[in-house]
Amino acid sequence: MDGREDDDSARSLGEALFRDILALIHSGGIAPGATLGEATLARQFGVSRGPVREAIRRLQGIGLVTREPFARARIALLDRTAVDDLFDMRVALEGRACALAATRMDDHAITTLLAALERARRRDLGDPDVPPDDFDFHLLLIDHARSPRISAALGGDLYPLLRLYRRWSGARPERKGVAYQEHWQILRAIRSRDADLARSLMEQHIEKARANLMTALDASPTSQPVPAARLPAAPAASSLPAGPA
Amino acid sequence: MDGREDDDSARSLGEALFRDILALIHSGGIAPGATLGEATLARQFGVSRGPVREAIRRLQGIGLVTREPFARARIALLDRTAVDDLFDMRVALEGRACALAATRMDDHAITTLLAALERARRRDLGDPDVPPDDFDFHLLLIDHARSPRISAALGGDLYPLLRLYRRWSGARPERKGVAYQEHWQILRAIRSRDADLARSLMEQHIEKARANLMTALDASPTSQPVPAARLPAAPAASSLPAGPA
DNA sequence: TTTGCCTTAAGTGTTGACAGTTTGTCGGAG
DNA sequence: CTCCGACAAACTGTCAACACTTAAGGCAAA
Repeated sequence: MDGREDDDSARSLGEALFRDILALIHSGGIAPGATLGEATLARQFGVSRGPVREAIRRLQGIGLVTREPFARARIALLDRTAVDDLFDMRVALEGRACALAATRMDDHAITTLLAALERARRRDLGDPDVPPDDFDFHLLLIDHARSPRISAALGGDLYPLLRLYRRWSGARPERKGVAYQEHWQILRAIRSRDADLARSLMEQHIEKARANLMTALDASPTSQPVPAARLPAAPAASSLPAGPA
Repeated sequence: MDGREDDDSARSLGEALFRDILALIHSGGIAPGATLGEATLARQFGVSRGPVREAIRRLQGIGLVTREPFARARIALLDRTAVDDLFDMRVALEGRACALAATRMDDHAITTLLAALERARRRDLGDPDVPPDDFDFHLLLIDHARSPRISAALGGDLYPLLRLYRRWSGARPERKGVAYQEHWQILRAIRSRDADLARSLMEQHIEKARANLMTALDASPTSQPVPAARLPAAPAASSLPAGPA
């Protein structure tokens, strides 16, 4: 079968492959811990090894793929340590983004977001299962923080991983109502321009999601006590010539 | 001249080229805003275009390079907006790392770090100029946070950029004494296991560094009002299928 | 039977070449 | 003199092939 799907929103094959491979892993086409070779993927997608190489490099950059110099790439196992690490980063980034949004959003944007949140809540709670959920509070809020770097790290790297983890550990729709309430509280803090409170609420909100995912991961059969993903480009402190003050 | 320098710590040419090009920019061999073509660099370093391509892709991942689908890569200009964005990310990451360190460091590590800090202070203040400064408080502290992802983002991506900005805007050795004092306060908060205080202190510390760099950038002749680096892989909120709750 | 070395195969790192796109330039029309 | 369009050069994206590394399997010796 040819898993190649044309996505014209990506101008280069490498970009498209990144999404395709991500989708392939997401759909369970590749199991966690499986080894993915460049030549194999190249044949499977009907392209050369060049673009595949770029896509894998980017997967490696996300931390989804473990790779040593000449060894073949393995997609990372998701143990508790990796999830913890992922959420540490997420708390840091989204907490800050939330505080920034409290400072930088104008009243009109807040009102609009509030209305959209309420609309989505009614729709989702109307038919609780199978919600399309294309309204994403977090992504929208991050956009309003107007920090390209944080947006890129979150939306481009962390969230695809999170979707993967949630997929593997199973979703929990019963938390949806609580999540809406927490989102509303965060937005209210932003409306009152209380950046510290907004950040604190967001951090707590994400901590709940972490605990949620943790318990789901414990109950999941795919959780395995395997060494976590080794991230690239994390030089030891002593190996760097100088650092910022 | 052949700028190629063998760095056997990198197993692949792409990795070595990443550092070499970074060093080349750092040393002023390439001016900000200059266009760097793959073929040119390949000839200059005596390798093929493949590794150069990988290195540029990684430079682009850091946000040091702007690139559109078929256009040639430009090294990003450093205007106020870019610095602001960089420091927003840094505050988020290092603040969290500091809080984590306050939780995860054991007493022995704290004592050791404290002693090393004092030792470095005496040495640096002994001869104020031309300090080797291979003791880096921030890097060490981040290591102690034991979060691979945050360490990678900070040590692998943000710090090289920061060094660049500092280089271009000029260092300010007179702040060194103050910095030591702030470092000491942060460590004291960690020793008393006050994660919130430690994070707050670290955030303030970094904010000072941001202000410092800003004024230096304003006075610097290289600061230019040019569109900042467009970061890769920051999809708009509406273009993503679903996000985390 | 077990241990060590050697052979072999798979896979990554790297290279040079080809195709499509963009950008700068030159000539001509208005 | 300015503006527009076509041509050409340069560059990026992609591909197929070669060189080198690693790991696994077999074979021989203890």
